[in-house]
Amino acid sequence: MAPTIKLQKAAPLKVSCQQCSLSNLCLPLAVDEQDLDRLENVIEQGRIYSRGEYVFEQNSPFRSCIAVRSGAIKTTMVTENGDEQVTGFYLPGELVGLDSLSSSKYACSAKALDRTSVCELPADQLEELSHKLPGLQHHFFHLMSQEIQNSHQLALMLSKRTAEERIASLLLSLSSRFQRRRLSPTHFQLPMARNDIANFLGLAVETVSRVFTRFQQQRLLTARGREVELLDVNALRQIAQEASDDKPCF
Amino acid sequence: MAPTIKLQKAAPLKVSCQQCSLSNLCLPLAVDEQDLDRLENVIEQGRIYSRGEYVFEQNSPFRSCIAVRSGAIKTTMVTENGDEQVTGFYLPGELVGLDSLSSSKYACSAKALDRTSVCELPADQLEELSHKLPGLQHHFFHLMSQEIQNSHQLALMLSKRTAEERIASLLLSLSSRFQRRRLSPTHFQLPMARNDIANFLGLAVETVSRVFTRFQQQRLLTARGREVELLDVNALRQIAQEASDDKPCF
DNA sequence: GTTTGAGGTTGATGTTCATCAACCCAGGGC
DNA sequence: GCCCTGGGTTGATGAACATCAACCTCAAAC
Repeated sequence: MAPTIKLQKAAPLKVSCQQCSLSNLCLPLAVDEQDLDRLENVIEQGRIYSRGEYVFEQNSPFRSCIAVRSGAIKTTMVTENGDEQVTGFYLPGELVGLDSLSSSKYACSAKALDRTSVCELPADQLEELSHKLPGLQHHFFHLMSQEIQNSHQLALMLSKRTAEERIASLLLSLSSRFQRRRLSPTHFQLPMARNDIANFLGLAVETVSRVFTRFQQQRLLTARGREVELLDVNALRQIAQEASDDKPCF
Repeated sequence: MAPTIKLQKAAPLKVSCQQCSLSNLCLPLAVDEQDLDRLENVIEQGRIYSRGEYVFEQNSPFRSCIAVRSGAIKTTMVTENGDEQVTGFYLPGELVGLDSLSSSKYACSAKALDRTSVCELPADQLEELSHKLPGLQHHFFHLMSQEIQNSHQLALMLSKRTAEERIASLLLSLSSRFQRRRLSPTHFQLPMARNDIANFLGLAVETVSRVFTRFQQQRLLTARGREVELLDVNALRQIAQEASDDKPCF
């Protein structure tokens, strides 16, 4: 209502991928300097979403893939009989919606976990552009393949790991992803609620809560609400059963 | 040893995708008639593998994607600490190895569940060819996106479904995949052992066995070893929580 | 024929985690 | 100030499934 807010919603400024601070994480990574303008011509700056807002909803027409600029997004699938599964968390520079390329509808919903801004890559131009820019085609194959691997890793966790192992893994994954974004790997805000963690990892909220307190008693971390500080990363790695030089899986 | 066997192992005949009975399930599906020869030039007929043989092994150099011609393949991932997760079962016409496009090594192992013949699509030519044939690029995006969805569905099952629901889902998935291959949807041979089912679905072998006997007591199916006959598909659908017009998920 | 071993089934017991319930805490609206 | 609500924590109980162990079956090997 207040007219001052209008600024952001009105004509979105044209994005410059070149100047974007995420250019080394996001799509520009895969595009030659001289071709960057072709990418920019296709990318549309999306809205800003406030916490809890849907970026897109499952089964609505698939319009575009979404790159997170700031904030964070969770994706969820619902089954006919109504229960919901969180399928992923996405941080700035990461691409949401690759699982929907195979159909005309979104295969999942995407919800802003925070005040979140995004860029859009329209579906119809995605294939065309990656035809023109082989580097981009390569990158998309790479990303999708990675996404398959991540999802297999998640499946492995869900079927073989204990609650503690799952949570340790998630924390380490976030940690290293923050690090790649030049943020502290040991002291950060969880973008998601306990509920989302529980759902994602196939646990009950109560279990998540209990594991967090257990980890605190063991001095592995401190947590107040969403603020987390990892105190003993190596111990967490051991629990997560990762070799210390290992790349985290999701 | 017997010289008569040599026939198959010796010079593999050049494949003709046009004449292949799987052309409406496999890659040719996505390629225009006049371009089929370009696909055929790239496809290599692979060996024939006997039950239990590896088609490729995790962490070995990624050489090619594999299309199943006959038989069946399971894929598995192992973690450093040694436990193994079956990530998928592949029937004729299906493509194995899409999760490895993102690196130079295979992300999983592929093992023949039966006497199995395959076609190979060499990694280096995959991208080139899909650049030349936009229909193929589209198809690969489609396949990979589908694979992500499948894997998410699997994750959902592993985190939310009971043993009975999981097994019913798997049986229905196989059923409909056999049907698409013009085989009976109600009477078929399971390509995999109970062990593989258990691992794939995140259960103990004993649990799988018990569920099978329970299903038999309820007259939902009969099973003798790997031979299965589904007697009440609708009941199984209800258990699996699928709407009856629903596409199975993996 | 016998042996052997992998794959499969069945039963008894144990453990992890879900569920139910109560309670706390912080923030927003009034 | 007060209430209310959503998110989080803690404790007690129960259920689904894993685990352990024994046993069966059948086919291949000898």
